[in-house]
Amino acid sequence: MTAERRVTAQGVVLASLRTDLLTGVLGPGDQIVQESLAERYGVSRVPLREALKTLESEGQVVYFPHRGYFVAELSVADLLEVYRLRGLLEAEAIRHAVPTLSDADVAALAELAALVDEAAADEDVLAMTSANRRFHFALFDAGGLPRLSRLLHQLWDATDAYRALYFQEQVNRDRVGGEHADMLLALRARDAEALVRQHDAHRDHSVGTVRAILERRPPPE
Amino acid sequence: MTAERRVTAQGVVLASLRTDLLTGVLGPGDQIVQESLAERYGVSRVPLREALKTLESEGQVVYFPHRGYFVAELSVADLLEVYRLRGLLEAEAIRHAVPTLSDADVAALAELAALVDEAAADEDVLAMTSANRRFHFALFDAGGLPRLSRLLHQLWDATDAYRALYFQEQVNRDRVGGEHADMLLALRARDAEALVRQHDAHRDHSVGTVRAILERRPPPE
DNA sequence: GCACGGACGATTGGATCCAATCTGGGTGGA
DNA sequence: TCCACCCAGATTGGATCCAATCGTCCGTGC
Repeated sequence: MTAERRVTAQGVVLASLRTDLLTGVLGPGDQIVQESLAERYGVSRVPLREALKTLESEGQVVYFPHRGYFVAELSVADLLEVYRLRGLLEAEAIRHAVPTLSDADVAALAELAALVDEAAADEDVLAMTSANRRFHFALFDAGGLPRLSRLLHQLWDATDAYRALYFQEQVNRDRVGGEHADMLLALRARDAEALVRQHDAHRDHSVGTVRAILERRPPPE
Repeated sequence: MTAERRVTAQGVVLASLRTDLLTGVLGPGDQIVQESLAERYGVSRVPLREALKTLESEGQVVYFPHRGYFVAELSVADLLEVYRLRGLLEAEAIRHAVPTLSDADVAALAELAALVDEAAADEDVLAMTSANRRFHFALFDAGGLPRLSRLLHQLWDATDAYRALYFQEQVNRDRVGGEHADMLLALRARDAEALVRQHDAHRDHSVGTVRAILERRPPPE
């Protein structure tokens, strides 16, 4: 997105916040106490607050004036809405991407899928989450629709905290590899519609599991 | 979205920035000098920067570390992408909304459409932009899909600066009233598909004009 | 005449400090 | 016992100050 090579504290803090959200160090519903977090990251509250503003407009945290920031909690309705919107937008991205893919692009995608499998074999949930995301977005980005990619990033971010839980179960990790292999077959055949269907199925499995996780853990208070 | 009744400087500044972007006080490509803007709004740079962060993640301004914020410029490709995404998402919103509309809801929508006509008669471009937005979002919000509404807000925001130009032409102001009337007919008949078609046509007129405006004014440098 | 380099002013990034507000607990009264 | 109120600690919101970086302009050397 904003291609930045220079590092700033807010950028570093934003990255730290994202991994903390992803790994559950900051769990849904938690209040974010600026003072202690800033100290943890070794910066003052100013860059932290700017990073939080970014996360707020992505819906990752919610903000109440004079009360502070809290890690967003997803309701089941939210979850279903996010996945429905992803269905719409990802189909669009795929239909744009497939006709443009060179053989080299497909090979690169296969490579990324292999990285997901590796991480799965190592049972490294964090690496798997990251590799999985790179695989899918390599496909989405290929369509050359940057706004669409941006919206998809937001939607993926919104469920990151829960996706990590999803990959913690062996059965889910195993299934993903096979589904990615199917998608690669459709990719090599340049069959966009088949790919959309497989992608839908892939996503449906995911939403089902995440929903179960969500319903198993009712709101903390 | 974030329902806040308490006022904070950042909130006020954010609203001011939005109207300045809408009215062209801040035009596409302009650098945003924090010191002078903060002085204009009567606050320090801190709340201004937080407001800018919000606008950045909405794509209204772009940020380069150590260089600052600039008002985003829309390329024609951007514009077409935004409108294509709007097409997808607004159709979804309408299909969700129509079955839920009570007669009172439809009456309220008619009332909002009348406000647009009033503003058009007064040739008050700002009021018309605002009323037009309220009319459309009353419809989108009725579907009860808050994430979807949120995404649509972002997409509308992205072209706000140009929409103001659109309403400055008499012929466009005149056409909008008739199109809204058509939409109300479809609404009263609870015909979602007809409404989607009319909405598409409505949007296509808009994109055509805005595109012409955009191509008439090439990038400033 | 032109390319390169350094220094200065302008601007942003971040830290610290103080004011405003919220939350929770305690106290007094009905 | 319960409720209303108030106070104190904790936390956020914002202003000011200083450091880091960028862009420009001028001078120097080739």
